[in-house]
Amino acid sequence: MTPHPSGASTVQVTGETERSFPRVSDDEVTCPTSAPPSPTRTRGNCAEAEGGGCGGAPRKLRARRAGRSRPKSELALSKQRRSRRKKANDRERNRMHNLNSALDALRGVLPTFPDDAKLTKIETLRFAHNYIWALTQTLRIADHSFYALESPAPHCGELGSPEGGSPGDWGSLYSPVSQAGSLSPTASLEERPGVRGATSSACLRPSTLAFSDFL
DNA sequence: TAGGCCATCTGGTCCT
DNA sequence: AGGACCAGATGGCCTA
Repeated sequence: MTPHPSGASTVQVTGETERSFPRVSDDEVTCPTSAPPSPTRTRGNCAEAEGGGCGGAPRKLRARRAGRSRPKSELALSKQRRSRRKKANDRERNRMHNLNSALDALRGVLPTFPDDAKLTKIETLRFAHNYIWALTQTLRIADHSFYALESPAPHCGELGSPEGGSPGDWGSLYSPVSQAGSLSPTASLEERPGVRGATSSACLRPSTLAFSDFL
């Protein structure tokens, strides 16, 4: 809609409820042409005519309605619907902006090179997932070496084992989602070889784990 | 030009 | 009734 000069890169991260985003024609929001009465809605026709009472609505029904609230003209109801839709659109827009703000905040916390292209939404989520996963690994390994100095360092192969260590940890880290392909801790890192990808087969040991591993 | 990403609109559903 | 959340549709921008 709004011809954004630079698209996503200009997403404004402003206050929670701030509403100074590029205007998108509140007037055309309700444009009747873009929102034809859905033919699939079973009650669509009636709903559309709800204000007017479905053409020849029974008198009883009309009377009941009239008794419940002041009867409104079709025009008034139409106006009300538009107003409600417009408000709902505003809320939805705000909601999405908040979501994007949160996503931007997340981007800000993730390690990236300054000249990196902005991570897309899906990339941000995947990268965050991997990042958390790797940090958790690091903590766990640190714990191991701290509390069990006498025992040899954990073998690499064990690191990813869901049954190892603290209960539940691995199960959650290896969530079904993460196992389902590109969300796997290493897989998605490899998706952007130029940006971050080095980890892949890296064996995460305290001595070797570095930021560069996931960058 | 096709495909990816994104913002927005919209109607449905659930909850308060 | 109204708000939050969600998913589908649509159209614009950008890049390979």
